[in-house]
Amino acid sequence: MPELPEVEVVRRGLERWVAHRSVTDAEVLHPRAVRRHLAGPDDFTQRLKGRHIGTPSRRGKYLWLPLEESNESVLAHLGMSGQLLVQPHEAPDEKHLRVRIRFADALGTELRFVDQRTFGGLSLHDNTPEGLPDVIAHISRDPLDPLFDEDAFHRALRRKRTTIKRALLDQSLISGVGNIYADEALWRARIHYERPTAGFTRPRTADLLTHIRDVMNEALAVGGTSFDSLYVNVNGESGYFDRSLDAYGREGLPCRRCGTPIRRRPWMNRSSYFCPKCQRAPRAAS
DNA sequence: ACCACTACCTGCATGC
DNA sequence: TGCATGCAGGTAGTGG
Repeated sequence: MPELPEVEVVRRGLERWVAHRSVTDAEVLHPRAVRRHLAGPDDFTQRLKGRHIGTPSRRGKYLWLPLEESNESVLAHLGMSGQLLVQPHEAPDEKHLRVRIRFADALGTELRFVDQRTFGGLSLHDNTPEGLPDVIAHISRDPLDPLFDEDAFHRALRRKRTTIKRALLDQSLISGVGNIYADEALWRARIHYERPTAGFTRPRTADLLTHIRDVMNEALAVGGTSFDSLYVNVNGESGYFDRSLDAYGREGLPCRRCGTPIRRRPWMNRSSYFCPKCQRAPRAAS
């Protein structure tokens, strides 16, 4: 379940192992993995040949490899189970290998996109004047971006007629937050996931953002969260933050603050984990 | 215009 | 043992 910290770990790996290499060949083993590339798999591979990779960038859960000497990028989204791996040529193909990219140098490694559930994918796009792939122009800056507009985020919360967890997962309001870090930040801020955003005060918004940034930075420091081993860095290694989770996946276990058993509630075809004592449900709307 | 819900996909755990 | 069901969940598109 790659969210911002996990994607950033991958971005850093690509910066170290893939940046400034030139592509000799790309191979699409499953067309669904490039479905966002509307011109099709053949166009994707043809246009990648001979191109030079720049410094990888990221916004929220999206990352992209700029192609030097042009205004295009290879956009990547890991979906729920996507992996970008730097592997030796001789490593056997992974069961769910979807795309392979080979390079011109003698380093002996290739870039592989592996994705069990194929919710993620790669695609090639023109950049906006800001250097962002055009198809993700609607994605908001993320809370670790120095240019994240905290005031605009607060005003958006006040304007919306929705609840806080929905808002946190709305990538056009704030990006990079998924189900795990939403539950973790709400637990830290002692806010129930169904609290309406319209009543948020400026201090409450600021406090929640501080907790979001804290939990993400702590996860980043230990290589991200690997809840079910599907998430790995470019070298195939798992992170350790799952050991530090306070709410997510802890149904029935004591809240680390007050000892009350953590509850799980079905929510939007997934789950919300929360402490029923620390995170009081809002009064039902009349 | 805004908000909420669902399809998409596969592997694993669980229940009968 | 084998089959069915539920669950994991980010995003874009649809329906209200």
